[in-house]
Amino acid sequence: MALNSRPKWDERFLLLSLVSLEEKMADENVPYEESHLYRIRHSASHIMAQAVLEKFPEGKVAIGPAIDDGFYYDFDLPRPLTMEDLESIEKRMRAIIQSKVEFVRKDVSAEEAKEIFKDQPFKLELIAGLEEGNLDEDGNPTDEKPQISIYSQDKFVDLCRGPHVENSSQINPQAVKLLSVAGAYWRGDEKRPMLQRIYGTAWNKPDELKEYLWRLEEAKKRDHRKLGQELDLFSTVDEIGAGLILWHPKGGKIRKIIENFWSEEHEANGYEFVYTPHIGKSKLWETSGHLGFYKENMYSPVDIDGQQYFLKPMNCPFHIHIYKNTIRSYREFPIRYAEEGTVYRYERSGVLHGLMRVRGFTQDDAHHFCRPDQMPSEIDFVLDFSLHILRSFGFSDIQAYLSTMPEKSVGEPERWHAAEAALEESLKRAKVTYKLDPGGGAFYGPKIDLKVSDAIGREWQLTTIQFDFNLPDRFDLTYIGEDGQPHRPYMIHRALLGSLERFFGVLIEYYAGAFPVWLSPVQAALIPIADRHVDFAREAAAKLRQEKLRVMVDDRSERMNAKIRDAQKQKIPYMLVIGDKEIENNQVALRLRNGENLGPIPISAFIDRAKEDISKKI
RNA sequence: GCCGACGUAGCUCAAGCGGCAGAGCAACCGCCUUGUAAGUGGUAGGUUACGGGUUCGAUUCCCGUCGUCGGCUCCA
Repeated sequence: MALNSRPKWDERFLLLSLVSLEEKMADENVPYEESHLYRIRHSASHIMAQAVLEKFPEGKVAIGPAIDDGFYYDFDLPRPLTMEDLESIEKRMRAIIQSKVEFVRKDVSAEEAKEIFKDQPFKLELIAGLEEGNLDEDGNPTDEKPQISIYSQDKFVDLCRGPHVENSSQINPQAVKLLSVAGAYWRGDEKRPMLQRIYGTAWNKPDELKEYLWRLEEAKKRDHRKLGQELDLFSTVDEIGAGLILWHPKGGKIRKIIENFWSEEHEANGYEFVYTPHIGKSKLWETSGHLGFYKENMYSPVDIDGQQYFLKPMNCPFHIHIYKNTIRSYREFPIRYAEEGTVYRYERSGVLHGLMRVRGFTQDDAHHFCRPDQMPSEIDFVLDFSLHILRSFGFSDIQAYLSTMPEKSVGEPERWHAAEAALEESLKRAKVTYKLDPGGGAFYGPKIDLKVSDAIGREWQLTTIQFDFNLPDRFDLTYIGEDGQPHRPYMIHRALLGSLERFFGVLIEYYAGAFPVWLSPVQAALIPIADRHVDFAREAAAKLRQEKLRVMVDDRSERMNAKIRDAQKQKIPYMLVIGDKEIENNQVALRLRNGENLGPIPISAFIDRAKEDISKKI
């Protein structure tokens, strides 16, 4: 991008404008699945399959749906595809589109379908599922017994429910592009064959494709891994190990601010802070059930005096032992223990991802203990509190999920359903939109998850609020009730920010590194124009530091333009330019990182402005 | 873990079909003393991720390991 075409908008709004782009593209008042764009993409995937089969006649086709921003199709091919293959496939697709092929639907019987697809084992498997009436043509569970239909265009025929465009002339060949090849398991099952998936995208018009590709480029710029390097926030290093994060001073500063805010808010809301060790004996993890249910995610034990100790993958057993340390009365409830607990979990090498998915991370964990009758209000409280904290960081677009009883679970179904209802009630009361995730709960209880999206629209779970029917039993937790008898308390696990690592990653992407002032590691760069202005800049910096502002003086023997450029690249919120005029009037010339030049103002006026921005968390 | 791609200076990237490894930025030493996004000259910087193998010779070819990236599966 040319230097003087630099966008002037505040980058933090970029994400929002990108989201609205997607809405703009959608047909008015029509669900995506019924939109014209969806047909274009789905049809493009069939055309791609045709082009691939022409190139590899012995290839086997699996499924090829339209997805959010495009489409994909899975194939079993004799050799791995290269980027050159993609180019030639794309070229062939354009030719097919331009030959104006018709898409023809035909309902067929299972027998006819089996004959048509006799050389396509994946299709035969799908047909068998359709025949059984429990799976649709994408292999997803369904209630009704669907009509088997096929779509054909040119020489290609596919098992498909549709809908498609009527004719490929409705697809603009210049608005279609293949993006990447990746491995994907047949039916998403890692025990089944690995297929090759080609991802592509298609739009109504070439301009929309161009805009989408631009958007992908922009998304790359706000990738937290790239910004982590550029802004000197964190790193990982081969010598230490994969998925283990080094927080650099600037990232550490931000973490510290987050932690301080977190502590104040928790203290003000009835939480008590606890600290617990990083390892515990194998017996502890047997009692908790982790060695039974979670062993794959735990690291090998260390031997201490002939006893096995495990690194903790969770903090709960430790908090529970604090609870158990004395006899509890119903009068004490609710008890809320909070800890920034660092846990270690084995994650398979292929899933590691920057700060978002790591092997050692710090959860902002808490465990609530209460009487059964307090449960609804306790859920209300923790949900409200969570939303309050997330919104304090500027996250407005929060998606909630309610996960219910999985197949493998402990506890009576009645308790599950009561707990699920309590969670749902809280969601309704808090007026958050939520989706159901049936069967998505932990084995020990239902949960609410709160997620926010990263730069390229991937959702990341931050908050999780989980009921636990398991641990109070396993550890035999009790309290003495009004009746003088022991009772079993209810227990909630919750991680609010989730993990500090992931939260930081999401925060970086959300703001594209241009953090709100209160979070910025350096809030102001003082920029003396010439060396003779450095002393004044240092004095001004001292004043600002006394006001608890984080500032740096750029006293390099560089031109002002270079200093501004560097401060700008570091996304420092305020640049204070100091020259002869400013010194004469005891002022600083304020420039904002959005490029706005506000001119000279008294230092005291800058302090007021900065403090106001900080208190407003903008 | 699986499929594919990749690993060259602090960063971003060249080159090398097996024969002395190169640029910009950053760093360091100077000069310039600057008015809202890169002033200028010089210096230094590398066991080409690591370990083996083939070879007169490997950074290049082969094997393995580690790591990174895009997905899949799995999760904060």
